[in-house]
Amino acid sequence: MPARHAPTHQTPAHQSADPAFAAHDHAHCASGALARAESVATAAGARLTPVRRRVLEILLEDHRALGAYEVLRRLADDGFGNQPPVAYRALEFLVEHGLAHRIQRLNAFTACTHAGEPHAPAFLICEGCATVAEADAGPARAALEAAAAALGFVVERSTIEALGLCPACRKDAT
Amino acid sequence: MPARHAPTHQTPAHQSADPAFAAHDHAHCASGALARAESVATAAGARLTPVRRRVLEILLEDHRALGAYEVLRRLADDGFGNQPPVAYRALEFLVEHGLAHRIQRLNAFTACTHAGEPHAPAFLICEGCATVAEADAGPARAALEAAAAALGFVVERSTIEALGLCPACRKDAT
DNA sequence: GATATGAATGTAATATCATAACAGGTCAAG
DNA sequence: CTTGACCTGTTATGATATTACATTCATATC
Repeated sequence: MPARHAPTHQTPAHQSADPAFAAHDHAHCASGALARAESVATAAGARLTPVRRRVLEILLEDHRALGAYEVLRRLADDGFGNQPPVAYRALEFLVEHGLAHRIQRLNAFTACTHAGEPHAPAFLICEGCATVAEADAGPARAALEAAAAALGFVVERSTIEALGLCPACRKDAT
Repeated sequence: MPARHAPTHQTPAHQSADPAFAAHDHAHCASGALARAESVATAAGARLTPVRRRVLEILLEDHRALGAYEVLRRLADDGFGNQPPVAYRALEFLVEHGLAHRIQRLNAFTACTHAGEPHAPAFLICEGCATVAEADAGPARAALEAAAAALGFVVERSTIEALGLCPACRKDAT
């Protein structure tokens, strides 16, 4: 593929670029997300309880997706209950409030990198390093809705995920 | 959205419209798919053995997605082995050869309605009747690739699925 | 035809993902 | 200080998926 020369619009007004594939101050990225989570929860009249907060912290440790049982193991280490519902309930809460996403392809969960912003996420899953990034699924979703409409189908929720290689792993693979 | 008046191109040259949501001669639809499966397998130098053929027949009974264990139950009834790998292996074979698809959202499998044709399928899953249809994911996939490229990510495989209502269930829901 | 070979199938055991149902605890509103 | 809603803990079970190994089958070759 030739180098892109025209500036592609990486940052539409309504959605900031995903930091997952770029070098970034991750501590800041995570603490910011946590702070935004507090306000999202408060705004929704919901409580970011210790388990929920801890689960979000765990997911925020890096830009990968964790299975519910891995989250559970971590919770148990921290003294929380170690039965599956403990993890599933916290994850469900986070997903419902847009603070985390479920990656269907992996049966796993990842922290949302755009909590609070309205966004239609597509997930980019790197096969090299397992990093998961969010891309703007707006145009893809519109195309999907159009294809569906041609068959008389009305889309309510969509799952748009891609497996492939992130910039770093693509370079490594040479 | 206003009514569409320009004819939308429902049947691009390379892909016939999916019959799942339309009234159609299903026996013919299924037997045709089975016949095409034979030639696809032969062309690939693979064998559509009795288990594999039977699994495809089971999937072809209607336009829904079946879990591996439901397929397995049906196989056992027919005298085939009743351990999970029997079903999973046959399903894997069918998926590899493009004769069936895995629906991530459902952890289930559906017969391909376009076997042999080159196609990029998006799956439309009706929440009313559980029917699964394939739509052309070409444009959606292109949009996804563009969004990914903006982050330097190269897509290898994509999952594009929608939950919603099919024409019939939409009418029923009033 | 006998037989070596690789592919396909059968089976046991186990890993992984997910939910139902209920008991007990926490906390704010009345 | 009690009620009621919500949250957490726990038991039990269900659903999905894979590993490893034994056996059988198809077929190409001698």
